[in-house]
Amino acid sequence: MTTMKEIARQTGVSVSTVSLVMNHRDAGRVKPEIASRVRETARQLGYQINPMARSLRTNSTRILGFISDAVATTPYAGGMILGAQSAASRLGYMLITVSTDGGMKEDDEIDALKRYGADGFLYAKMSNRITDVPSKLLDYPVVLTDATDRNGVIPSVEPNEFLIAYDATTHLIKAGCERIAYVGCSETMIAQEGRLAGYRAALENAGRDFDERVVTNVPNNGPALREVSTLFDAEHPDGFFCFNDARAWYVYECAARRGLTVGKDISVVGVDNHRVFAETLEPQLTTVELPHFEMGYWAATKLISMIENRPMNDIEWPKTTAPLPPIDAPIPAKIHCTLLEKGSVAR
Amino acid sequence: MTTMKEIARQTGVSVSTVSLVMNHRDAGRVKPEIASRVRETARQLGYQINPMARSLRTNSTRILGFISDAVATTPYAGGMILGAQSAASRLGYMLITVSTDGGMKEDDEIDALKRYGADGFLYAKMSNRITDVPSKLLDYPVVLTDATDRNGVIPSVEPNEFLIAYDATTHLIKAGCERIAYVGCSETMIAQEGRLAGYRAALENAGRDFDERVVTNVPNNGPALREVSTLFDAEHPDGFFCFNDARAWYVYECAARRGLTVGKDISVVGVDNHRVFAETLEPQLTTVELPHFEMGYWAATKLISMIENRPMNDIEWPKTTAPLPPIDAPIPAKIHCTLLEKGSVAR
DNA sequence: ATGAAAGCGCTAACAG
DNA sequence: CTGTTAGCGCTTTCAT
Repeated sequence: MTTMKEIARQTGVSVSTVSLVMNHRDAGRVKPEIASRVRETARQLGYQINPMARSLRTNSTRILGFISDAVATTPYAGGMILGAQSAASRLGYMLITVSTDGGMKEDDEIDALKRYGADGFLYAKMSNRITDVPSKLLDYPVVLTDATDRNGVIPSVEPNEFLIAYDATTHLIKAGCERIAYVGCSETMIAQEGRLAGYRAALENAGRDFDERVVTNVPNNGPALREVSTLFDAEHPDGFFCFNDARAWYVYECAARRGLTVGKDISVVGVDNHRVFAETLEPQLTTVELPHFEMGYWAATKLISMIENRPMNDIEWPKTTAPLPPIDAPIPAKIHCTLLEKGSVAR
Repeated sequence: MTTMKEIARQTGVSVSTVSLVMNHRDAGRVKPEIASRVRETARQLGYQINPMARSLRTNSTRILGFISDAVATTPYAGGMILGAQSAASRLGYMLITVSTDGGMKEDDEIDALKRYGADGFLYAKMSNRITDVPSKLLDYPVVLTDATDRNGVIPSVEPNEFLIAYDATTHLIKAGCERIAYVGCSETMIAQEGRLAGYRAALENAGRDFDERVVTNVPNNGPALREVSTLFDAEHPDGFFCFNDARAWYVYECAARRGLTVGKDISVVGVDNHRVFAETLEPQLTTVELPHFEMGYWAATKLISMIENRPMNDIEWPKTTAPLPPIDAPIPAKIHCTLLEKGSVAR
């Protein structure tokens, strides 16, 4: 492993000069010619900065802690992690992920992350809920992902449920459906509210009436199938907007039992939480994916902007890597998530 | 953040003594009475070792790199990560996870991990395949997870497909099924071979004949439904062992169209890859879960044993935390995965 | 049995 | 503009 000392020796300058150059702090402080000689030897030697040594000095590790409650039991987490990792990676940060399912004590995991010097934390829930942020986190920069702070002080990135439902419903309208049902969720979730509103807005915007008879809120298991069944026989919808793919499955089963084929006799749009339908049922089912990647991406970006204490749109993007969502504040409208700046945010 | 210096000051000893004690290297070198005074102040001050500073000296970070190819697109990864995290955490290690889907360049991620000082790597694929280990990894300790090294030199932890299929089929036999079909996978995967053998062995062990007519290997999409349909009408099986839940879904759809109810008229056991069925269809469907958690757990354990250069069964387990798979070599038989020691392993 | 001192690779004052 | 110096928190000889 090449060190600055080595570069200094080979270039015939001091380590401090090398340090300055390697950290792009050489403008007006190091003669350009020397600077470029330093860069050249660094390149030749394949120099990689030693983040450990640096953090020991600076008390900043460029490590982000990602705390999730359910990496093992849902596929959602993966997308978020990936989004966060992408943003982090582009800005020179690293992500350490811990999960608190599987019997891991949350506080212990937070301690471990702190020991390893995390500069800030992403606190992720796997579906938008009012959330208490662990007090251990409050002395660090934190951004919530797919969750809402109970006290309204921590910034969060959440799905735009209204837009998701609006677009899905509009899709069914354009596909020619006459009677569009909403198979919702009976648990009180933040998502449900926005979805219903979006569904309603899309209908009314198309000059249709909102009809309570085709709206059903089913719980997550067994008896749900009966409710969907009733809906089928009583209302004969030809389009279904489903809260998630478990509900989409009820629709499939009911259709099959009635000799109806999805994609021909009826249309279904489901919000895709698991990937099984996406893999199996295309092109019968249109799935809407929750913007997990984007949420992770923007949350990490926001977190870094807090850590480095500069505004979102001031963040300098390395030009080196592949195309990804551009970084301009605010989050582009067509991406279905929103950044909620909260009271605690300096600017 | 309390430092050793502070503890030394308050206890009236030197830092070296504190270091000795905090690293449990004090046996016979520090007077027991002093040692316990040191431990006491450390406890009072809530001392936590600074891993950065330590690694700067020792060139060992107790960081494990977990490289996955698909955290975002499958839910498998989560379980593995969690298992690896559990084992790591119990042995005082930390896991840094990177994924190479989502356009991340694998080599770049490996470089980043190396910069952060990873002591070794877990290289995970999301279904058992013959795999080339990136050459960048070969100068570090590596364990493959759910993958098999093409050159047969890297140790790996893989699912025991035979056992999985054997148990699933036996389950159907005990449930009273007379004619048990195997809905397999037509892609050449390592899993398929073991599953078919396990299915066959279970049948023969129960004194039944293996009957090719109820064995079907369907590809992953569309036309598959027709093959299952044919199987239904031509052979009338009353039990189905499905390669995964996409295939289980075909069986469900066919059953529904024939007015048959799963859990009453026919029985289905599917290997659960996604969670949707587990969440939705209980108790109609019996799912067998792949031992993702266990694979991650054992792989991390093995990796640490390699890093610290001691045998698996020599690993000291902290007694502090919740019950988890016990650590004795070999891996207990009822856990459906196997550790393959390979040529490169010292012992 | 304990402490003093050097040094891991880097950054940041401060001199020059 | 560039180099010298000190020190981040820890481990590790080497004296005592």
